[in-house]
Amino acid sequence: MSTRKYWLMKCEPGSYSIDDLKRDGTTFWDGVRNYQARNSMRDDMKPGDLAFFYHSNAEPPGIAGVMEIIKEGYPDHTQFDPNDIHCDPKASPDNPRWMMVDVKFVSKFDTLIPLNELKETKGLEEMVVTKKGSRLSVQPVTKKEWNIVTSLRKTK
DNA sequence: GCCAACGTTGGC
DNA sequence: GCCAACGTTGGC
Repeated sequence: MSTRKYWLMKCEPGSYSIDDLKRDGTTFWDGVRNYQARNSMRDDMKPGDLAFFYHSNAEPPGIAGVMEIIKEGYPDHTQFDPNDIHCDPKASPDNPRWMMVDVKFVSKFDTLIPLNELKETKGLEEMVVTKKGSRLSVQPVTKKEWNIVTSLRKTK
C-alpha cells in the first residue's frame, strides 16, 4: 500500500513561481517561518509525496501545478544568514529552528485553478486553503481532495 | 498561564 | 492599499 501523502505549498509568484520551478527543475523550499508548517516539513513530508504549487498574493491566487518532494526536512540555511530577510537570530547551526525540503517540478496545469473556483467546487468545502482566514503555508491535502483538484484541469 | 499588543499573511 | 484573521511575543 502506498503511503504517499499530498500537500499544498504556498509561494508568492513574484518571488518564485511555477515557471521558475519548471525552468530550474528542482529547488529548496526555504523561508517557511511558521511552526505548524515547519512541523509538517520536518515530521510528515517524505520523498515521493506530491504537493500543489499555490500562487499566493497573486492575481488571481490559485493552484498552478504539481511538484514532488525529493528530499525530506533539513535545516533551512537562510535562518543563519544575517543578510537574508528570513534570518532568525535565535537559530544557530547547532540548534536550527526552521526546516525546508527539496522539491522537483512535475507538471503545470494548462490554466491556473483560481481560489474562487476551488471554493465553488463540490467536495473541496473542507480543504484547508478554501477556509476563510487560512494562512497556513504548508497544508495537508486529502487524497479525495487531490483527485478532485487534479480532475479540474489538464496538465502540460 | 493569561492576554493585550504587535507583526504578518494574503484575499480582496 | 486596506484590513480581517491569525500567530507570536512578552509583561504581569
